[in-house]
Amino acid sequence: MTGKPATIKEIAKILNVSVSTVSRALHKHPTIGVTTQQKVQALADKMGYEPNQTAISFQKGKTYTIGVIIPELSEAFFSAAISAIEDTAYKRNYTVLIAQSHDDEAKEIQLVEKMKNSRVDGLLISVAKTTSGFAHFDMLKRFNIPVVFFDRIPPLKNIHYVACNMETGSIEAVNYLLQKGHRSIGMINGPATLAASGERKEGYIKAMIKNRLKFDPSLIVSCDLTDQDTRTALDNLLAHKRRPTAIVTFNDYVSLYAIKHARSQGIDLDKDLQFVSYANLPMINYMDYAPVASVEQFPYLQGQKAADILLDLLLRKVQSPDELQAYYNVMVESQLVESKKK
Amino acid sequence: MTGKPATIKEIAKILNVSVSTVSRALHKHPTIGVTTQQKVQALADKMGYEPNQTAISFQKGKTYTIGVIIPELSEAFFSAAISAIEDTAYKRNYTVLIAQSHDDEAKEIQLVEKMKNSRVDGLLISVAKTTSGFAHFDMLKRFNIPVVFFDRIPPLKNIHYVACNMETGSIEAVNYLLQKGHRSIGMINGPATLAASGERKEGYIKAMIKNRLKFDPSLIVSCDLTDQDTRTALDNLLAHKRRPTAIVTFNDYVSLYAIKHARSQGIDLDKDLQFVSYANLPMINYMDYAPVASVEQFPYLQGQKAADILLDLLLRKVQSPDELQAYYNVMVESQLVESKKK
DNA sequence: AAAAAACAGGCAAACGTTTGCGTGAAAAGT
DNA sequence: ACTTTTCACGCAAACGTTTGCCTGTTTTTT
Repeated sequence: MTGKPATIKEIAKILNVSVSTVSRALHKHPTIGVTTQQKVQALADKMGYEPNQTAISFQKGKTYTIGVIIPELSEAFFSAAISAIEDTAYKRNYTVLIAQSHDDEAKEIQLVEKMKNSRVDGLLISVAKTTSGFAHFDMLKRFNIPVVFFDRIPPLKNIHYVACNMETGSIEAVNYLLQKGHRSIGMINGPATLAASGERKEGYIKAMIKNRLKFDPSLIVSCDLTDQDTRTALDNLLAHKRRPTAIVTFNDYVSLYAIKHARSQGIDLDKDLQFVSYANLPMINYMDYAPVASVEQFPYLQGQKAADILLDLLLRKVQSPDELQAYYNVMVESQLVESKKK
Repeated sequence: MTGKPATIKEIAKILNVSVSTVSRALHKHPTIGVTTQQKVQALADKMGYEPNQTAISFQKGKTYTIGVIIPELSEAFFSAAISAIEDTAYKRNYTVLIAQSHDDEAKEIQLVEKMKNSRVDGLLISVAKTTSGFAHFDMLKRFNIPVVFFDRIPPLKNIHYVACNMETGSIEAVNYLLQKGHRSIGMINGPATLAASGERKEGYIKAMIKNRLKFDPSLIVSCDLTDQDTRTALDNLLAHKRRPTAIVTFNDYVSLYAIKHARSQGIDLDKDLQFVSYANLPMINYMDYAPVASVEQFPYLQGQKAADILLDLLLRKVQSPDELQAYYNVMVESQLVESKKK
């Protein structure tokens, strides 16, 4: 009952049967007689036998584990995604190995390598901001380890991914503001190096065109997402000849910085200037001066879908080691969510 | 270069040496001649050999993996802790297996069992709210799997843990308010069933006594942490004969609910009523009406210490399978943090 | 009643690596 | 020149489980 865990061998010896019989009995293999099956089961229970997962993993070449590599565990978006991943993996009897890249490409590469060596059955990755090479992903493909990318997708062909379609949300955001009567709408976007910036911009432009409004590029300014730079960006917009009465910002934090700055200039946030942003952090519902709406990206859903896809892939692989399979490309639609009235 | 990973065997065959030689060569074992060592290393590099972790784990009975079981991954506190755990594990070349109990005892028990079977070297646990039995932890002890509890500690003797001392923070909180001139200080505490509630209350009382003020039990009210119940609690305090001018609340959310309610009653949050709470969520720094200070519990630090202790334990075990060891009981001091000026 | 089929279980290899022990050959000691 | 030591490496077991194939016994078939 104590010390070392019971093994199939010990059970076999005590019962005077072979290990294979015990193994089969515990798996309810049909070729084992019902009486021996029961004897084995009884003794196994009594001895508190539990299969040694490492031995099984080794034997089968499968670990029933999926690896997850993300930039930063403590970010709300990712922790929600991981939570979903763990939940869905658990339901299908998989376990989850995590690691964070801290947005460092070198570390990401190391982690991929480590995950491969620890023989995870598949990998879920949200790539680091700095990642510019993709050889480590090719390597996974060579070793037949399925990968599903989520949220931050590398620019590669023939990959599985789930991402969030920013466009719908962006269009909704602009429509929302137009509908509220705003005619000059500014945008404080993120750095051009981020793909997300491009998408937001696209949405903005599309919405304008769709509504037959002229699109003024000078109403879009970029910032590096810092407090300082946000102020500058806002100042630029406020000095614009067609001073905007509403602004779409890259994310909630940028909105908050901008709002703080605007207020310090005596701008009336209820009347003169409204903000809409991305992320939909729970906290904006608690605030007095916050974006009036924010584009939700559904991290939980994204994590869930990504995990589902990966697990499907793992099942498929057992049945058919096909190479010419289709690729999952799932887009979850972002959605504008109005802040709760305070 | 493709398909199946290279193995030590293949290297051995190609080089016409034994597997043991290859193994030893790659480990730079001194009994291997320098020339063969180099030959082996060279071929291994060329073939892209990487040791099969599952085989090693199986062979050595060690996985170099630590398991982490927490109630909820998406909670800020826990995600910060996990982030720290992963960081420190990574530094020492361990990987991290996670699972969330969702505060469900039955699931927690299952998870512990699963972790044991997958042969994690050690376990880090923050126990579920509902957990009332502790047999699953005893089991780990029997199988010699070290466990370090953190944040939520079970009432057991002879365990390793790191927790946060709420008392210091509580005392600081009250002192802070007293120093600001408040003489009637209320408290909206959590449900009595939570150990944390008791600690907060203790701190409150101690601070009052230390300052030679009389302690009025009717100034402490409980709530179940919901918005609704918080309102009731606040109403009770406001109707008190010695109406408090400051209130300590169980956590930031309770403060925010209370503040919202107070404002709807026309109470001046700058003059008439001040709040201090626990948790120190980043968001309070962005808010206009927020607790003036909050007690920080350093989740990152807690996670880090817990992981450090566990890893130390794992190292020790290799050297000395001593039984009569000491138990790590680390308390990180909570600390009152003033909100940033807005 | 003999042949075929079904049943119940055993044997042994295999997964990749580590490691205690053994063994020739070369180097050192006398 | 002969024994002893050192060196460099090979042999084989072991870790726990799964699984293809074989074998002996019972049951069924005709």
